[in-house]
Amino acid sequence: MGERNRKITIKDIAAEAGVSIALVSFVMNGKSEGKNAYRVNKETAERIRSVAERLNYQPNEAARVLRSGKTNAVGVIVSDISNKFFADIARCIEDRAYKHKYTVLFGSTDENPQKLENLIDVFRNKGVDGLIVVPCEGAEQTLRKLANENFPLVLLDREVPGAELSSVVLNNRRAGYQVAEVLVRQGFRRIEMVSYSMNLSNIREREEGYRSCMTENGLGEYVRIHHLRHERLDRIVEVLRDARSRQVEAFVFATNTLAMQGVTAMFRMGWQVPRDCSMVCFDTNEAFDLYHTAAACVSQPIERFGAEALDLLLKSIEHRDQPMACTRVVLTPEIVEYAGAESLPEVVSAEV
Amino acid sequence: MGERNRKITIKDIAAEAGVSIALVSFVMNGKSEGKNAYRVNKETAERIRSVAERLNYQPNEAARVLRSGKTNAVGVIVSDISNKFFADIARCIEDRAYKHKYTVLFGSTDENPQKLENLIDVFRNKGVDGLIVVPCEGAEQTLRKLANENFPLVLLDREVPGAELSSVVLNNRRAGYQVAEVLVRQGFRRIEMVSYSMNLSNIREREEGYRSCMTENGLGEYVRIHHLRHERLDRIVEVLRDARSRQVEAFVFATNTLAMQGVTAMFRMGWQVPRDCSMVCFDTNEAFDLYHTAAACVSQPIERFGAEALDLLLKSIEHRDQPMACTRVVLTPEIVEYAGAESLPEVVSAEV
DNA sequence: TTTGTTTGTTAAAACGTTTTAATTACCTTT
DNA sequence: AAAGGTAATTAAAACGTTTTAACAAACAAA
Repeated sequence: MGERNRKITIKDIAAEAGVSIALVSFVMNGKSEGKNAYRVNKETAERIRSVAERLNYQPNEAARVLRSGKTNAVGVIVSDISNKFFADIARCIEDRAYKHKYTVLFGSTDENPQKLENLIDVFRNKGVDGLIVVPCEGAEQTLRKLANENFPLVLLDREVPGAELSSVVLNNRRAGYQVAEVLVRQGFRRIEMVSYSMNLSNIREREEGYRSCMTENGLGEYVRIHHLRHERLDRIVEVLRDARSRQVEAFVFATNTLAMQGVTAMFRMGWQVPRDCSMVCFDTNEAFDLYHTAAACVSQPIERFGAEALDLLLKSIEHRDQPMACTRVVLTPEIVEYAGAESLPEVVSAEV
Repeated sequence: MGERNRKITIKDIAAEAGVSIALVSFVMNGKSEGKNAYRVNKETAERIRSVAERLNYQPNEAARVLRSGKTNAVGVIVSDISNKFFADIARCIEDRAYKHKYTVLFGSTDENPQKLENLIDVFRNKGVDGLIVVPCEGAEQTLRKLANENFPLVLLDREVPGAELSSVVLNNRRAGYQVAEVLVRQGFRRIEMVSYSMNLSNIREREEGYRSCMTENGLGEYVRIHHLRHERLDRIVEVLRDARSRQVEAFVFATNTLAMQGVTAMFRMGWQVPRDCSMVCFDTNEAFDLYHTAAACVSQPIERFGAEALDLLLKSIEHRDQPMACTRVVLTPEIVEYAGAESLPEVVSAEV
């Protein structure tokens, strides 16, 4: 009572148990058991443990980090943590990290390479043991440098071409192909794609997928990809208007944001989807799902994104000394196909 | 080159600049200027600064924390970080914290008080300077204890009744009243509410709002609140069926999750919203917005939630010594009213 | 000259761990 | 009884800061 409620340290425990602080440390870290152990008397160990328990000892992280150089924290840097796709992944990473006694720091770049660099600096100062990063355009240099320093790093969602970096990505080519194929199978021919002008690996591959689906189905002449700058999404209205003037029948949207913007624009202009114009998109979405707005969408295996990325990172942290192996994990997309809006299930409630 | 790329410390700078480490510390912390300064020679200070710059000195956080006891990190614990409402708030907090040179740790409780307690322990061990918490049912004890220790704490979204804790919440009563009022004004009479059985302040107040709106409009006889357990949301189907059998015309959903589940269920049963049944809900939502599913919704001032909570917390951290003032910030909801679905703007694209 | 004041600088302690190397105590062997 | 081995324990250094108290030098006032 008199002492103010000062934090309990290893020293207090040592005093209370009548041993040295070294012994306490050994016991608390389980160094008293196992292969290359420190030989601590069974009873002493038990005594120490019980004192620690009784005083509710909580080791001081800062001291531990200072001494050992390990923080048991990792950083996760995405484009925008409030974007559902990334928020979901973040949640998975958080849960999984927690099980491994790791904590996670989150940051958003807004696709700005300068912000990315800042965040990396801040996180490294905080001493994170490793980073999971969604690279943005213009960040290649920064990331390569990081990897050269042998700093544990895993890329997520997108890759950096020409760099030997570990990554977890979707098979975007295949996803693009298959989702476009749904439209083709439904008989559409004039199918165009709405995409970003940013040079990101995932986007580019989605475009490739669409393109090869079209050519392989003899629709090469209709291939057309519209590139929007992400800070000028309002331009989408012009793109759509122009497309309609060319009797375009369906669109492939390269991301969920683009799809939502696109459909919103169409509604504003009075088009109904899919009545007037069909579409497919990447990522699922309550709105499109509920109202069968999309003919199909690419469902990404969120949990696996998180799990694989974290596992890869932890492995990479564990082997920091080794010359850094580079692993690529490519996940398989699932295509969710919706029945047309006209065939919405009309299951009227049975009884009453 | 020979030295391996060891991290630059304050010692290296001192050596390089030919001064003591104390002086370097003074300069790096700006203690050389201002009111109660440490009087460092202008030129010396400049020299130190330039050396630090040249060697790209990055202070070691762990050491700083160990010595000063301040981490410049705060924890944010919500129900589910992948929920759009919380993800948006998290993003605001993150941005704002960053400007104040703070980093943020996130955690999700899944409405489980045990998880909350664990997270609090973990975050405190990590040494966070303070916490922003969305309290869940059953966490009252834990939170009160925390506050008793004079630990900086701000509640978000919900309050803990009977405890003197700082908080940032919506005027949920008013929101409930006003959003229900929209339905009343549209001529509906049999209006029921779908809510959670959890005992949370925000939920209870929303119910109060609905209730008083109804009674004040002479509809007291129709008041009916359905309480669902959040792990048994599938029960919503029965609730809706039952309601339909009583000719209920419209629903007030207490949260976005409930609304989404509810509408999905209605669609499954073949009802169209709002053709067969009208509804209002809390929080905006792309789906309901796009298709005018909701007659109205409560729009919460996300950015203010984040900003007020963080500001309050930082203030509380700054004055840790004082006996802890308790501030309540009550934010005003905005009601967004949609025109009926039948009057969707049919502005066909002008030219072409 | 002495005394006091201001300015600039530094030595050293402290924060709470982890880990190495040394030490003690107690058995076995000879 | 001496030597060697093993089991258990500990003293002390190190990690990189911040901050206090002391010190030296220069100058001003007596």
